Amino acid sequence: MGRRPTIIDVARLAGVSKSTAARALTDSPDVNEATREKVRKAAHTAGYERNHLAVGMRSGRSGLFGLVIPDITNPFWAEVARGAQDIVGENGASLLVFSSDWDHDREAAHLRALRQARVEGAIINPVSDNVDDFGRFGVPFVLIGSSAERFPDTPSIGSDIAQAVRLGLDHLVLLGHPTPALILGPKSRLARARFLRTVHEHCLERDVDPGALLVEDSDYTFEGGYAAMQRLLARRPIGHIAVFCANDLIALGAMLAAREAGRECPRDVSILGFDGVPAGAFSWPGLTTIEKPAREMGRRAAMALFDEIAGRPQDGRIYLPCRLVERGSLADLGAQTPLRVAGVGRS
Amino acid sequence: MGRRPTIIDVARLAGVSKSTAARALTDSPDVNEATREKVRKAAHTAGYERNHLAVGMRSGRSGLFGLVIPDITNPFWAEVARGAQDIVGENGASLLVFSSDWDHDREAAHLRALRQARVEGAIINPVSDNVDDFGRFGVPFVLIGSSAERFPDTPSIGSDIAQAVRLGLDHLVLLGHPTPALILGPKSRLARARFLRTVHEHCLERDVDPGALLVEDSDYTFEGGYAAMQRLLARRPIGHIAVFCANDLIALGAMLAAREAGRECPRDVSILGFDGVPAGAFSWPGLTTIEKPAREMGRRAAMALFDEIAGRPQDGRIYLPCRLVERGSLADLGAQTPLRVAGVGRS
DNA sequence: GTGAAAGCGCTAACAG
DNA sequence: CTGTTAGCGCTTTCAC
Repeated sequence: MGRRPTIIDVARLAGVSKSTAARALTDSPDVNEATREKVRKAAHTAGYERNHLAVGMRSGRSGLFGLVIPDITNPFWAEVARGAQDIVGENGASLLVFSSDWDHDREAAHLRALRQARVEGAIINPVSDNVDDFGRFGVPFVLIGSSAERFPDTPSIGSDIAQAVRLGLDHLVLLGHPTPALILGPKSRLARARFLRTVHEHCLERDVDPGALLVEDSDYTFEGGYAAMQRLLARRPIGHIAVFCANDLIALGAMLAAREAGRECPRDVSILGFDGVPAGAFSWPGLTTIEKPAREMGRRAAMALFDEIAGRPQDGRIYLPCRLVERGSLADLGAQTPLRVAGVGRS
Repeated sequence: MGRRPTIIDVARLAGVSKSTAARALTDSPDVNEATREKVRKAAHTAGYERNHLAVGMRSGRSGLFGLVIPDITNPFWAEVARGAQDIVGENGASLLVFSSDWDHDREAAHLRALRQARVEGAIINPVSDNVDDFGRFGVPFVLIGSSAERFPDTPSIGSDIAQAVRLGLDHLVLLGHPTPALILGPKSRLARARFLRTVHEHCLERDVDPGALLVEDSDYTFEGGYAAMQRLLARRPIGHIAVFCANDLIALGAMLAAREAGRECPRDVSILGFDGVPAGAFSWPGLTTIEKPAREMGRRAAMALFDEIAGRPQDGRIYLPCRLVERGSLADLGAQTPLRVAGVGRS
């Protein structure tokens, strides 16, 4: 259980100098194949493992990357983390993961920890302007998520909200819901404006008056969606009503509100979500939603980082397309056939 | 964007030697308060940040800890990760997170990465006997999760399945379900045996014949629970049936199967889950379940690690108690039938 | 193709 | 209280 073996131990065991041992172990071409094999064997029998701290110190490459997200417990961010983890791992490096809880101070502390760990690069969902500072330290980083749009000069990865909204709207129109109600996030959010603008454009293109749409505000929570749906149902007490929700939690809350009001989904109410959270697959009916490519976002963010480090310059923001996941929460008003209510069907 | 400032830059700027600068910055008591302030100021204006690689190299303390779990995308493990992250962060260190996907080779690779990063300690959900090797490298580690029970000689953290099963059974009995059916995991799993044994004990204590219980096997998935429940309903086509499921996914699948069979939950069917996954809160009805203390497990695992490093020896396995979360999936039969009719099974 | 030596940034003796 | 010195383990010139 004593001292871990160093390259000097290996060198001694192989009867070579430590520089030769190092060369052999780093697959340097300037070393005799027989010597290399000898060193390899010695390293193996000594149980040698390269000390990345020393390597990082000498070479400036720590083999460490950082990820700062709001909360690893949030399924969306967990997927992002997984994607980043996979790419970082494929490149022989390791990932430091931090949760900021949308807190400026925590974020600042985590960014400092990343710098002190001498990470080679970082993926950050920015909650404040801390990242401006971060850029000054010369650590390559890419931003991720919608909050990254506030930093147009920094390479970033996001989902294509405009494309997603159009996808949802097209699908709703197809099923006979040309003027869906909207339950949106708080007015303060950038994403809300983008969502609404795209809806307006889509309406205009179809010659429908955007002003005719029912809109409710919410706060991206289950409870918020529940309350907003109650208001919506009060405003439109009869007839089928279709609702396009700004996220899945809102949609799930809306679904419960409808049920408790005796309006059955999808018979009396159609609900379309946005996110692709796992819980949507287990609700009743299953939640039809637009899935953000969370894992792919994490992967692409990590790839962008490696590209940047390798000197391949990154262009600004990359928008990844979203995908429609059909489950059972939308009625097909155009069809004469009885409604299909699927509960199973996970992505 | 040039070279990051080192402690030598700080020392020069403050007009002291680098060791004095180091002492001042490490809050060593052996330094004049005025000097310390001077150095602090210099460090600040230089934009100095300690290089943890160098610190780790010199002191042997890398400030890095490792976590190897099956999948960060699994909500249970994400909670564990969060708990560990929080404690590690509170101690000024950072956490390297890896997902093994229950794969031996990936696990081995991750453990090697941890060793090479010279982590000060690791938390591992073991999938294979790789951890036996790991122990030999002198890196402190604690195991976590039910698979850790295979290594009784290593400190580990788990949830108290026996206590959880008793909690569930007590609650079911209280609500008038003295002989619930069981949907369990695969026969190969250790957890299954423990679950079943506890149920038997509980039955015996209440003078009910364990053999009278309906049992179905499943595989811990939604689809598996769905199929198992179909078989259960076929075996017991009439009357209220209560089911204690080995995990929440099974329970959610069972709920769907019941609904599709026209047996409404909780009117005709009572379903009790086990895990505490988020999706259970959004199902209809909400899933009553026994929640494993996932985050607390992560916290305690990290704490145990710090204890061990600090020389406070760890005792074997710690079992953390689970908690009943009441939502809407259990019927209270006590309303019409006398409660606590021990020994009276239905047949 | 191999060895000797320097040094990455820091902390921990050891002197003063 | 503060400065000097010696490495931690590794890679990388620079010689040979």
